[in-house]
Amino acid sequence: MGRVTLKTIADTVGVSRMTVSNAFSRPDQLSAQLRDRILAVADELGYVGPDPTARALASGTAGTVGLLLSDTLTYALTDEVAMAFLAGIAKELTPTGLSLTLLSATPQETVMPARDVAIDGALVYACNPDAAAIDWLQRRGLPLVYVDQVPAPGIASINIDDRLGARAAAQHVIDLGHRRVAIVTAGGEGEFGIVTDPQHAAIAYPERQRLLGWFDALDAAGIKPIVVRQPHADAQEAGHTAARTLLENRSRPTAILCFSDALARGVIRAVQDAGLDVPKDVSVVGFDDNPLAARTRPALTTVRQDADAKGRAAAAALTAAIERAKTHPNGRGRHVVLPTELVVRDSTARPRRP
Amino acid sequence: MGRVTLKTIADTVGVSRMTVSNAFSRPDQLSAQLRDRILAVADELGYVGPDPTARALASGTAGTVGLLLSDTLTYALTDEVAMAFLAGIAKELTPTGLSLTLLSATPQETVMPARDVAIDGALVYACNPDAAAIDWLQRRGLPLVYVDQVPAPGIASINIDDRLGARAAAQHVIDLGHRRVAIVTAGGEGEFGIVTDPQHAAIAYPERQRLLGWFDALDAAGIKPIVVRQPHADAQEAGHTAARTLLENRSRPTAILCFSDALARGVIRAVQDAGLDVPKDVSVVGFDDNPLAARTRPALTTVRQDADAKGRAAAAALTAAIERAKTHPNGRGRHVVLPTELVVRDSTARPRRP
DNA sequence: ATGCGCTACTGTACCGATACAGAAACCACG
DNA sequence: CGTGGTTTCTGTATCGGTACAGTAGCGCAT
Repeated sequence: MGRVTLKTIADTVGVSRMTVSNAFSRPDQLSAQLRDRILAVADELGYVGPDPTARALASGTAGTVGLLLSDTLTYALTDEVAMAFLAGIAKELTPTGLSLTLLSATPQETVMPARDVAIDGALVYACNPDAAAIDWLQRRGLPLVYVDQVPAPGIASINIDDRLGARAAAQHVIDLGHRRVAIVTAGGEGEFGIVTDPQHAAIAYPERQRLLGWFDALDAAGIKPIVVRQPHADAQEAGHTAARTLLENRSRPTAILCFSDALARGVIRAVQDAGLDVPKDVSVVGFDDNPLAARTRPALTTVRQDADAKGRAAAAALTAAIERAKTHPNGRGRHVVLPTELVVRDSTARPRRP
Repeated sequence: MGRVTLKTIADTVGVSRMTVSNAFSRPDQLSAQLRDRILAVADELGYVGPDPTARALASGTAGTVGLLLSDTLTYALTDEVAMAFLAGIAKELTPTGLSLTLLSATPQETVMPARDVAIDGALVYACNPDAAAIDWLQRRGLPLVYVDQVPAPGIASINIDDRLGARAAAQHVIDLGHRRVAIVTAGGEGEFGIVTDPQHAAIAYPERQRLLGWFDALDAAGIKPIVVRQPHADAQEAGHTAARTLLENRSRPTAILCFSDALARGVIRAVQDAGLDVPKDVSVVGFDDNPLAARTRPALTTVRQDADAKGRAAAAALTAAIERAKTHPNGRGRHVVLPTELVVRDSTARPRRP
């Protein structure tokens, strides 16, 4: 005997297939008592409910949205800020009943999730803008929201004010009197080690923006920072390595601006390991306001972003885009920029000799 | 003009629809030159590839597997150990081309992801075993793998040796000479505060197993611990609160065994805030070997589990189960228990007065 | 008796693919 | 030239639902 479908139930109860479908999906279309009878029979026959796949095909909605993640998902999933972002998405999505499907941007031999998985729309998060996966999503005509990504005309985007935040961080150390300033950043591509033209590489949008912000303030103060870039495998290790490079430099910086709090923690450890004090000898500023930042000793001065809010905003924008796509084919997405805020804690101070 | 489908292309090229389908999905079924011609036309017409939904219906595979998470996804996503687990899954899944769909176990008004989302199989992770969502997954006849969940006959499961690990942790403090021992645990349900019958509540499997392990050793040594349970919203806060309760107790414990490293960190802070020293006045043991454990000051003695390996094992078991389901309808899953290992660091020492 | 508006249910036509059996063409070989 | 084996392509029957228009029956005002 084959599988139980709407038809099996319809035949058993003696009604049309359509009526059974309605019993499950549109209860208002039939009398309560018939519905109960149908549901009872369905239960008895071991029917689980309309097959999601078939329903998706017929109704044109998959009930899930994609989250396109850089490279292997692996990196994104080890970062606490990304986690808060994910949690924000989940929070916003749950009441809508949509699920979240993680899509890897790296192509496999035969399958390419961005092309081959059924979704109603997608979030593109911190991906290489050239990724083929983004192309596929666009060609499929799916509602999209870019997050931490170069805003593209017509496509909704959520960003944080990386540039202003970075600017504030740099201005803060300048105001404290620092003149020898270094920047420690991390990225997937570009040169590593001490880099001379940091803006040159094909770097991700947030990194580019933060660099712009730091330089906004430093340039204005006539300060030329040393920039060290590391691949961001293990951020703390990366920070540690970068800081060692800087401390060996003949003109040791008195302030170090970091791309992330995780990096900053590594930097602080390296400074301490070198027998120096944070903030007395070296001031360190992070970015993100990772939950750890407040607990680190010394508590980390950093630029706060609300990753949870970013996730919620992204999910909200996506559900809106999906909704809009149903009625109004070529709606254009709005660009949202969430604020950042400098949080001064204990890892920054006036330099010993200004 | 409607949407571009296989038929559109077939008509344009002048071949059958089936041939176009083969051009995309089974290249070996037609000559290379015809295939190229079809692909060229498809591209020209803006065809993106076979519709995933339709393909799923016709072929019977969705290309994605579910991960059923407790309650709101939110909790699971804020925990670092869970993140390592997720990363492990992602790592193992990526080469198979399967995507991962996050399924919330909490029912919405109309939608119930476990019932309504198209998936080829699912992982059930640290869920309340009574959750209706698990029922739905089973009734759908999907290949399942339970992770950190009571093993059920016939269903593949991945667990870690919680009990042995906890036992080793307790034995360690006993061997150091501690007699006044407390346990700080966290759970979704059950009584909170100082609990008299910790095994009584409807608690999750890992918590139950760890309690059993701690008591294995403590009972044998004739030690009766104080047990404090907290809801696990913010683990560090929970640990802090729990520890304060314990420190106020007239017979202050000299060793505290914790359900997780996050909890342990909160406990350590509370002990330090009370002007006491870890480990001189109070020894603290965690669980998980969270990446933070080694970096905490003092470095945390804990029980290591390899969450990444757990994720990989779970994903491997699931893909195996899916594969098996195709050929061998009622295969039974194997139960796997991964090892745990006590890692002694600096947060434990002999008590001041044994 | 007629017409109108409801509610409750039915029938048909897709949704966009894949599976599988089979036909046509081609090739080699005795 | 017949035979068997490939390769290449086609036709039809699903996969399991939903949309939408339509019909029957019924109460009620006219």
